[in-house]
Amino acid sequence: MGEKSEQKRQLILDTARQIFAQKGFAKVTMKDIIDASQISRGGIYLYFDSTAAIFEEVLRQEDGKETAGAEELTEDATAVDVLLLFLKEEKKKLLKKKDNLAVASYEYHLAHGGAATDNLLRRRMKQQAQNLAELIEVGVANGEFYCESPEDTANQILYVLEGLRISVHTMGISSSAVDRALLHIVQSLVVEV
Amino acid sequence: MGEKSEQKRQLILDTARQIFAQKGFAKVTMKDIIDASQISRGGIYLYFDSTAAIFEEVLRQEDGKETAGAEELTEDATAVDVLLLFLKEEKKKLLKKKDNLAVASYEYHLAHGGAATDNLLRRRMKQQAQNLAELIEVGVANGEFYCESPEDTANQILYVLEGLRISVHTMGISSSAVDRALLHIVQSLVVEV
Amino acid sequence: MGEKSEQKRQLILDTARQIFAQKGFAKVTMKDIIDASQISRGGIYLYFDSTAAIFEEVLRQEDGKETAGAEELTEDATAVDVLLLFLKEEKKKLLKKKDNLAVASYEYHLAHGGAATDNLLRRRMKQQAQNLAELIEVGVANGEFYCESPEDTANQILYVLEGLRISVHTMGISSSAVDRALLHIVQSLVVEV
Amino acid sequence: MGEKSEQKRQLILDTARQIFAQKGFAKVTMKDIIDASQISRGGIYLYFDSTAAIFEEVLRQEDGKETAGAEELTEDATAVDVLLLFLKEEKKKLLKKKDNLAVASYEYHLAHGGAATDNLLRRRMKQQAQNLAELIEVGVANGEFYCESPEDTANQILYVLEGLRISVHTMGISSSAVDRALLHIVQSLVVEV
DNA sequence: TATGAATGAGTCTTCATTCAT
DNA sequence: AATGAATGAAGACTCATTCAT
Repeated sequence: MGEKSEQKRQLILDTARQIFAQKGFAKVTMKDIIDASQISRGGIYLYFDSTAAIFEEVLRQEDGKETAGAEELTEDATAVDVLLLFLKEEKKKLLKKKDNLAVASYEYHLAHGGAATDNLLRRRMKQQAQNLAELIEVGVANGEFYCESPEDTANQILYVLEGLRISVHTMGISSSAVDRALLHIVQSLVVEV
Repeated sequence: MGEKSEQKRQLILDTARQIFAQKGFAKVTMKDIIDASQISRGGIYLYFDSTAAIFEEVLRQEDGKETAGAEELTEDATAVDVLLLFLKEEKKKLLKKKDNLAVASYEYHLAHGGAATDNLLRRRMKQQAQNLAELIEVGVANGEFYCESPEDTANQILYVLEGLRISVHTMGISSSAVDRALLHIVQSLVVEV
Repeated sequence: MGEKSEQKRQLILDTARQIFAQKGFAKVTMKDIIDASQISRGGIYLYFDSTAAIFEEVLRQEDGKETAGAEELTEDATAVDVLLLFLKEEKKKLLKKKDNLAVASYEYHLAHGGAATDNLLRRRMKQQAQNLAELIEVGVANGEFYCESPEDTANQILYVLEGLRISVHTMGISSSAVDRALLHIVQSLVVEV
Repeated sequence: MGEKSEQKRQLILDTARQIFAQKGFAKVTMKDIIDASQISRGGIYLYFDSTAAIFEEVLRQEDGKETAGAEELTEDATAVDVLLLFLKEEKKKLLKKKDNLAVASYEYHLAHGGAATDNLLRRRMKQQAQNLAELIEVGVANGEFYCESPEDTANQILYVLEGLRISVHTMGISSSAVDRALLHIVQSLVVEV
């Protein structure tokens, strides 16, 4: 019982995820999700109260997925290696057209006020900043990086990434522009040989 | 007549501007603008076809205003002075709550696809990047700044600003976080004395 | 403009009145009124926000009508004549099946809390009590009636009428039962010859 | 099983009774009763077809309770004593806010047409009228009351009570207004000393 | 008997847009 | 050029009722 129910709930979420990736958040209606899921008009309200509630759950699951992954490096990877991998991954996420919730996420958070206490975006950014700062510290200790304030630098990198992401979707900046920006990040950090 | 007509058009734009600044773009309806302007339900269509058309014009006028201003420095201002003033201004724009079209602009551009050829946002960013790059070159020549690639650095600064702007509205980052980020920009650029 | 608009408004009210008389208040939907009036789904909201708003206006107009009328007696009518006419009129209203808003009125006032300050029902009952008390005083002065407290008696008569009215609609009491009750009122008041 | 089943049925009725007392009849949904009882969405239909069916049963049980009670007088109570007690009880029922099915009962009977053959309300009123008439006859025989037609007077008293009851809920008449009306009843009946 | 997920009809309400004046 | 009444499509949501288990 609970199991079947859970399956349906997940079906709705998966379907909705696709729709949000296609249409963003604002334009998506309950009807869109109803028509795409195999559920009735009234049935969806057994699971979710609104598109916002659905999207929040989609984001939560997304967040769970993200935290996982990223174990593609060998033990003896250098800090530079890790940084490059991180940026490569970020670039991929930045530029991918399909299956990208970025626009929906922006629309949702813009519409629902960024100051919410349970803001996943902010929590995640803090986590990333910490990880990145640690990486930079390691790199500095190794002599790979030159950096006076790892924490500030980590944040700056994340702001650049965030700036690139929103720019991709609002200004249509090109893939090569992203490349140059990411390259510049690396260059300002890595000790020239 | 043409003049009266023009006045009415401008009245609509000014009124709409306020509304967009308050409510963003997505939530604003024709009715909102009609009720606030002194125009009839049918009459507004003589001037504009949609909220999007109105907002585009608002943005266009906004762009005109921006290009002006910024002459508050004396002739003998140093590059550092100019940079600091620029960042101070940007910070002010970043954080102001009232009369801020940022959210509306994001919502509009996210909804209407960032890839439009006549994208004002992108055009303006390019212009800013050029100005900033020139400033940095001057600073480098003066020995005020240390920078290997003024162009890339200029872009990076703008991406950080863009990242900060969207973060303010989606993550509710604090004023002090903005300060730190801006300070870090200056520090990475200015030659330590 | 205002005139045509006013006509439409009145058309809605007249149509709605019929429907309320047929179906009571609770079961009537906006759709019922829309379908019966010549107005569109959205159009009705230009005039009224809800069935309650419409019904309130219907009642208000009804109240206006009631205050009028009742000039069917000659100058030299006795107090008994007036009382008998009053009771005859009330009986007619009590028992009529068509064009009777009593059920709707009960449903509305039961659902919307009887304690509203602008309660038309209460205001009207007070007015009636006053008129009736005056009539009884006249009758007493004439030697037609015997009554120690005209005011209390007037109220009692009105409560009996109210009791009869609700009983007609909730217990289906018969016309002859109403007759007996009204007759008893007269008998307890009129001095036996 | 039959017993367990009966318990569940009664549980539904008791729960529903509370809800009807709170919300009246019209606004109560099956869902309300289901949520408050410990029964499943489908399960309730094994016992009752509709809120109306439930309410009818609630009323039937209520009727049973009422018939009981009222033995609080000693053997040698006078007719006046009995009348006063009766009116006191009725007043209490009239004015109590909690646990009062009056509004629900009105809503139900108004919506379901008062003419039903099995109308409990009418049956009960007849019973009360008979009892009251007998009491008055006793009082007249005792010389306590003056009354020419005990039956009509009994009915009139009941109509006044009914008029007061509906007025409490539709006009919000005050406790003191009820007092005056009841006092007037007694005064018109009791032989002045 | 009992469950509770699922259904879909029905209602309310808003909005961009049209059109007679 | 201008008005504002009117339209009807579209979306949100609720609820009684059914049905597979």
